[in-house]
Amino acid sequence: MSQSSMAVVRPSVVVPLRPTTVCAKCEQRTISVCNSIPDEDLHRLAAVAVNMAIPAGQGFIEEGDSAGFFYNITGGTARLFKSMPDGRRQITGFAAPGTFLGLAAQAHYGFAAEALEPMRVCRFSRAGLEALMEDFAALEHRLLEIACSELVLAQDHMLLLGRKTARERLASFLLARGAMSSDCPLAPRFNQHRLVTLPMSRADIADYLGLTIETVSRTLTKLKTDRLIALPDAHSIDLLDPTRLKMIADGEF
Amino acid sequence: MSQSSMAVVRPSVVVPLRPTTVCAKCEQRTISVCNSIPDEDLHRLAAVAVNMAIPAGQGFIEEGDSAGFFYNITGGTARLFKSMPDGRRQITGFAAPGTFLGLAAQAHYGFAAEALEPMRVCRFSRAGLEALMEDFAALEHRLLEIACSELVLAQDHMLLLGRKTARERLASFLLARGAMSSDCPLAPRFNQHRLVTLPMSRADIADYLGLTIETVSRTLTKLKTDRLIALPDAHSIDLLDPTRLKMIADGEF
DNA sequence: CGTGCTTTTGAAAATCATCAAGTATAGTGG
DNA sequence: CCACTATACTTGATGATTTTCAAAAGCACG
Repeated sequence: MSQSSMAVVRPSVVVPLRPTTVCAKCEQRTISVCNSIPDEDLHRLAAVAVNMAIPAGQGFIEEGDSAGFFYNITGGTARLFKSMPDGRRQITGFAAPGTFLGLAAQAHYGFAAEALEPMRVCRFSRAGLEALMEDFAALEHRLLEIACSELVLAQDHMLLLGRKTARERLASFLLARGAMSSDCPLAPRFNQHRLVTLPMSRADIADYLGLTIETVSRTLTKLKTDRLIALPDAHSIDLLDPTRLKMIADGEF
Repeated sequence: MSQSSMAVVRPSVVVPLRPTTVCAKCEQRTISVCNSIPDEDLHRLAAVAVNMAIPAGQGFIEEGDSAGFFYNITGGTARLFKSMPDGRRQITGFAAPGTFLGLAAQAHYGFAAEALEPMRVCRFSRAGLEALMEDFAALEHRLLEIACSELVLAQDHMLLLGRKTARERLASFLLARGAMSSDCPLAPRFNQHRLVTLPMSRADIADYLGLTIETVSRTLTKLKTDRLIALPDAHSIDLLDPTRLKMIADGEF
């Protein structure tokens, strides 16, 4: 797709990782792939890794580019998407800290990734990590687990895109966001897990749910007038009735 | 979802595989997971496998059931799908001979599988195959490859479901079917790879493409009047202009 | 405190779904 | 082998959800 991936990745900070110091302390280690490598071998992981800062809005994986790297997100959120020549876009997921990126690729990436907010990522050379898999079966095992759980999410999303109404899509999305913030040990726990913050724009939500911005906005205001959610501001949503939202999301009502 | 998976699986023939004889001769071996196990160890694979015949229309994986097995298709085609309580259905894929099934599951299957035609499958106990992965890294490696390529397909399908028009969906579907029959070394090669046979009904196509039966039918007749395809009969489609179909599928024209 | 972008809201248009027949096709039994 | 029935597919008319086009309101940033 793009002639040069260098045009896309212009990290403001690139830090080659030094053995055992950085990785062992990484706060993402407990939840990421890296925990499949024992402490004493972390230097081998660090040897194929580079920690990078990515400014908000910047792309760091371009659809169609040669898939030379894997990424592990250590800070910030990314949108992952596929595009059509005329600009239509389908966001296939949002990637939070701890997410491993790059499995959905053959020789070339099948998707693009852009920073929603300022990000930090660990970038692994593909060849390097694949070599590591030969010595650490646990690493490959973990990647298979990750791929399988992404497959489950992908199928859920296909059901949403192919068969759910706009209202059901929004309900599903908000609940998934709510579950996400309550699950993540690092995220702040809000009152009753009900306040959801959305780091992405309405355009991103629309492209994720297969709708238009206007339909997303209209559907949210409808959910508000139905007293199912409250909208303190455009990027905060209070799930007033998670039970009924769940029923809507599942198409039962 | 279902109380008992036994109610679903009523194979007419169950053949416990005997060491080295069956697997080594299996015509699917060259293209399936099984080729990651060396010939001399095939008895260990056979020890956790059962070959089963499944009559047309019968389900053999039920969404929500405990994920006790993996499957490898050796004959016939299956539809894989997710359902909503009110009966809405999203087919996530069609599985041809050589396909490995069961990765998109955690403790429970996230999808269901039914035979489109009379099928033969090799059923592996999950625990058994997972134990084998510990001894044969190549097996786990192959499964990761499979999971990754399914992830790519899943993302392609999300773009289709979220952003493509009915016409674009049908064009994409027909071309994918065409590519499939020309790729598979076992499938008969038709003139110029242009004649596609569809083992599934219009309802299945509709549920795969996120449309209704009527829209599928109407869109196909429109493609026919546009001289892009011919319809010798309802389940055979001749791709008269693959180039233009490709452009339509990609949204360029 | 503008200026520009995002979000919301409104009106009109379109694609696709639903409802409803009608026509093939396939499988069954006489 | 042929009628008969059931199912699958096609076609038509209508309708609804969602999109498109358009503009106002709200926020954020300089």
